[in-house]
Amino acid sequence: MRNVVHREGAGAAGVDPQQLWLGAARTGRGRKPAFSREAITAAAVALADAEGLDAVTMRRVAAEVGAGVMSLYSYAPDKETLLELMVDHVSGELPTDGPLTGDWRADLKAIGHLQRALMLRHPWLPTALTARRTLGPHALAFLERALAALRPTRLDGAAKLEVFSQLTGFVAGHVGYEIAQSAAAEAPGRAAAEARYLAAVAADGHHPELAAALAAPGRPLTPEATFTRFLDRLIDGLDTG
Amino acid sequence: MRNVVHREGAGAAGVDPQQLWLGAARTGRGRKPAFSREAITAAAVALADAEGLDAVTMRRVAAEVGAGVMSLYSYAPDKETLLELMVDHVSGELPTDGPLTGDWRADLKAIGHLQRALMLRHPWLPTALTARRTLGPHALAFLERALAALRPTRLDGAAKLEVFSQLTGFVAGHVGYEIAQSAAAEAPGRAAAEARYLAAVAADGHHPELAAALAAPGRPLTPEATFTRFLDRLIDGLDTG
DNA sequence: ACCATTCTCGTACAGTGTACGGAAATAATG
DNA sequence: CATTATTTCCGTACACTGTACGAGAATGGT
Repeated sequence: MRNVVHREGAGAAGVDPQQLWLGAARTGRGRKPAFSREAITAAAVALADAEGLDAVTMRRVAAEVGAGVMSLYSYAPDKETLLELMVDHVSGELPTDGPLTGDWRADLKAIGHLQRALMLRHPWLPTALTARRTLGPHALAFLERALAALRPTRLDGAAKLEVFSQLTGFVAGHVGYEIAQSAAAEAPGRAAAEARYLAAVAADGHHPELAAALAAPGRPLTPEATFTRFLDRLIDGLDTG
Repeated sequence: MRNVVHREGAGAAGVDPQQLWLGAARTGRGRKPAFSREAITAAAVALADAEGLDAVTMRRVAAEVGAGVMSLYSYAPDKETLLELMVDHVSGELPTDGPLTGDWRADLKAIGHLQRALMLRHPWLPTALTARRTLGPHALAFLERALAALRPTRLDGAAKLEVFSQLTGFVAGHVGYEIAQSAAAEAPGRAAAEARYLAAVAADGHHPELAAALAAPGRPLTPEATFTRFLDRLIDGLDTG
């Protein structure tokens, strides 16, 4: 047999998470691995941090690690799985052991800010999270912490899990938007073109509200402040069940 | 010159939205187009609806409309642009002319539900929206309506635009999650494997909160109800400035 | 010494987006 | 009407992707 880690299931897409995360340890038999899942994942993360998710190709990662391309497949059954490994790898940067205040709303907000900071450090993360995702050990440790923060509420289990999932989704969405905005700001020609386009549309007479909105700009808000405001709204609005 | 619609700007990625959406009309000169942007876009949308976004390749779309592959490039400068055309195409399904109640929160909630319904009808939409996006005419018409709904508030222009953007992002995030959930439910082996994995993790003693959450399931909530709850929280929490 | 096992990786293949450039069609111009 | 400019059509080709296959190398158990 060719790859202990991932004999596939009954035709379904994706990899059995149990095999992936709790896979059997080496038997000792056979050739020794020349690389490690850790090292490969770290290289892929470094690549994504430096050049974006599109730069993460099997060939690039292999070159970075000094392996042959196909050797990667001994450590991850396919590229999608490698992405999941990357996600869990950076999830390890999230602190899971500080004290909780006991004010679950405050704790949850802190958790949201931690997630945002992580995503800003790894801008490819919101995109990678969109894909199918099984929780790896680091993500599970962080989930454990979020559940602990939610302990004071009387939400049932399913509701707690859902709150965490929604929170993560919200943060990913917001940060993804933030990143797109700042990327646009760094390409001045592009941003100017977009502004010109909107101005042209507003001037056509069929979009009075847009024209009014563009005419009354207001002071520019920092993304941080906007994030905090929306996060607070979301969490303050949660029912305690 | 080869393609009037999209002479590119100063090296920046993407296409000038003004050229794309307000491009000059035909001069009359030259060979007559055998297809249309509409038809091509509609074919791409049908393909995505039926077989998912991955099925939308230039070759497949071309075959579907009966064109040669490279002919598509006379109607859209690249594939990313075709995706934007698709997004705006389905955005045309959003109603923009019903009466507003005057209760801006209610109106905004209705807008959110419309967006959700659209995304459920075109499950690839949340994914496609994640990418860079310039507002096409249909999206602009809908934005116009959202701004009208926000008229009773005293938010400044930038804040209104931001609320719309955040609302769209939130809905996309939620529906994307909804779709992933239901897709997992339809692959029973996969879902069972995931449940087994979580159970195994909960049983390891290091995740007491997770174990507790899984033990106290609560009745399953419909996605619709969950969406409504989160949407209400978000909108009820908005400051009127 | 043999063998089962495990890992390494060169080669190959199907599939992708799209650059290039010739052929065909059309309208304006002489 | 002939010419020419313009626009569209599309076959071919290329670089690049993920990954299936399978031969060879390394290891530990017997």
